[in-house]
Amino acid sequence: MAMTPLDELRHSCSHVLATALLRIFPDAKLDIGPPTDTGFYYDVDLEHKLTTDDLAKLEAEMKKIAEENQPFLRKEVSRDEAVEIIKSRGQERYKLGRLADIPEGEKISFYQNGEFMDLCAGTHVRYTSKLKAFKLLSIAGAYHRGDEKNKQLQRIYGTAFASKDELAAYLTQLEQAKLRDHRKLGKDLKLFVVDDEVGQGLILWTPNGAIIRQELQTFISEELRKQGYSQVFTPHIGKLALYKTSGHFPYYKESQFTAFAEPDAMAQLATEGCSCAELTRRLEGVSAQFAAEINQRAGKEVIVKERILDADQLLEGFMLKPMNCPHHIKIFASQPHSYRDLPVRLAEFGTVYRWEQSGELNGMTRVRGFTQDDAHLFCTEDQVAQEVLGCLSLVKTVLTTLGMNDYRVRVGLRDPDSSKFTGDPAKWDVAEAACRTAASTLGVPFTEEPGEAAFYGPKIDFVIKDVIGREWQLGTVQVDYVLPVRFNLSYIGADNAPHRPVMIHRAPFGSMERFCGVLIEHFAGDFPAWLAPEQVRLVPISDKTIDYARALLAKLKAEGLRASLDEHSDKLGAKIRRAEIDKVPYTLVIGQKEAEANSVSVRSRARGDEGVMTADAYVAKLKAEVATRALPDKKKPAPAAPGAPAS
RNA sequence: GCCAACAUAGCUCAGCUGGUAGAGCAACGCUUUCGUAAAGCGUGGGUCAUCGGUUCAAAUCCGAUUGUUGGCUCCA
Repeated sequence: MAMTPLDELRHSCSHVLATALLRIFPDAKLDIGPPTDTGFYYDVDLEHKLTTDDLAKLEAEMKKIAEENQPFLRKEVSRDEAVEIIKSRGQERYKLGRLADIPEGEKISFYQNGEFMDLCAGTHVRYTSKLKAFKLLSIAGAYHRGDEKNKQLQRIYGTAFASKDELAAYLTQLEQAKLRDHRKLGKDLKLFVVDDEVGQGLILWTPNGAIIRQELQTFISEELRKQGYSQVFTPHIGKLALYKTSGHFPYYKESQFTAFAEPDAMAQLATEGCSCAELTRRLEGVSAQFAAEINQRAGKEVIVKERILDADQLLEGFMLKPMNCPHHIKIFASQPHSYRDLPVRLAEFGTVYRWEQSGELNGMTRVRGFTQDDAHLFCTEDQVAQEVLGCLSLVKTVLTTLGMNDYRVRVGLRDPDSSKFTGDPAKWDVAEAACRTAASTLGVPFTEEPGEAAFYGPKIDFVIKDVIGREWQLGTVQVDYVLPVRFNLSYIGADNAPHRPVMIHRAPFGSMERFCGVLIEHFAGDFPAWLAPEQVRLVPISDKTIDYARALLAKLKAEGLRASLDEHSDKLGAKIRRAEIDKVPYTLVIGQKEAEANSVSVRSRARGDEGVMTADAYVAKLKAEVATRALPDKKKPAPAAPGAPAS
């Protein structure tokens, strides 16, 4: 695979970094140093714990090496010669393994610059002097070969560009990104908090954030009503039996909160001296009959013998729900359905809990409790393609309304080698074909990714890039042929015989938490009026007009607008500045002139001073902007041409 | 969970090699009544994340714990 010139430059930087590393730390054992989308890194095994001071030293040494103007020389060798070179340089710990990765018959090459020589397919720039704009950024831990069972190495991250200007621009961009980080803005704009005592990864939505979430939920609910969905509500916990049937427990045990038993049962077990291990075993156990059913259905031993217990050993318990689907399935199954009723579309903003690893938690985007804008559709096989398409168009509507156009669509297919995926392969093929077709009619480029499917069926994910370039999976649509079988769902067809429905799981936002996190960064806190926690700030020039301002505030509130009045005795400039910092979309300046004419002087955060209009005209204008969920329009309206008739 | 760094007022941060805390902004009060991004003066506010150790003395040194950040692993 040919490298781009930029990759070549960055890859060369990796080698120069390694050269510098060995000069300063001769005992360093090198692993691998590739270019990345944003720079390069090198993984190194080193007794010495690298510090930021070391980064500066390494960078200075790299500059020296660049100035030494060493040529990059390619050398092709036999496998035996390669082993000799690696051994002679004392780099056998990782490099011999890397050498073994090169398939037999492929060329083996080394690249040399100065005293340094590395096993490498290339390619490189010609001279180290070409490296003019690079910077080491951070040190991180990284497992050898990305496997947590292996030793953790020290990874040095850096970036490089063709010119110093581009490097500076990139570093500025990183700074800018920090300014719109949802964790910073969440604090500044008082949108949400996380409290140690409540727990890591558990979001407390403060009043301002709650307004945004409520508006988004209202928006979604309106769209769902248009599309024939029914709203339901279900509790936050469910019995283990439910998740044993669905297959969620205990296969995903490591990412679930621990199951808990009923208080009476716990007390009884405690008096019997039951150990925790025993309690767990009895909670996770299943009956022989149930195991046989599941194993037969799956066509393999899904339930291992150790989990099968006698009836008197089985202990029923509860768990925090990791998904809403089993609850919705039970609502569907609570009454008989005719084919005429289908599709049944059940929607809920359902809160679920997952035990994410502590190191994975991140602001609102990776949390332990979150609310999905979830829905489950139950339909006939003939309806699948159309319903999937309906779900996709809903996601697209949502993203378009919010001006989120930088996303990609990922069709997650099963990996034939993995036992994670259950169900009939023929049904999988049909479902995968339906997803592919639906994705292709969406008019958005999409990629197919084997192994990314849910265990019960293929899925279509919407992946959005945040400002730091990280990708977040938001909306998702998943086709499921498995759970209807597990829960023995049926509907009566036109032939008066029972048929198996197909389920579709979908969530246009994914989760309210993650979506809001990404949305905060998307708007950099400058929310459109319909989402802004505070839509209008009234700013009286002096307290002489405070009575008019108070009356106006009451009027705006009565009209359902979110307004506040700045009663500080600051000068106008300070009040304007405060409103700007609070990112309020509209500031109304109220002075003597306005009070006398029952008007307002409008200042838009997006467009600046917009002049004076009557209070009534402004209320009507803002209400229309909110009702249409308009995005902020940065452009000033074009002034009417002189002499042109007023429109 | 793993590697590393960090944790001082509501926020952003200062506090050198140990001698029991400071600024700006915010809040509150007074003065000012002002036309599109910062008026002036004053007041209150901190068990220096928590617990333990070293020391005559700890925000400062050491250890543990909790949390945060950057990565890694993971993400039904």
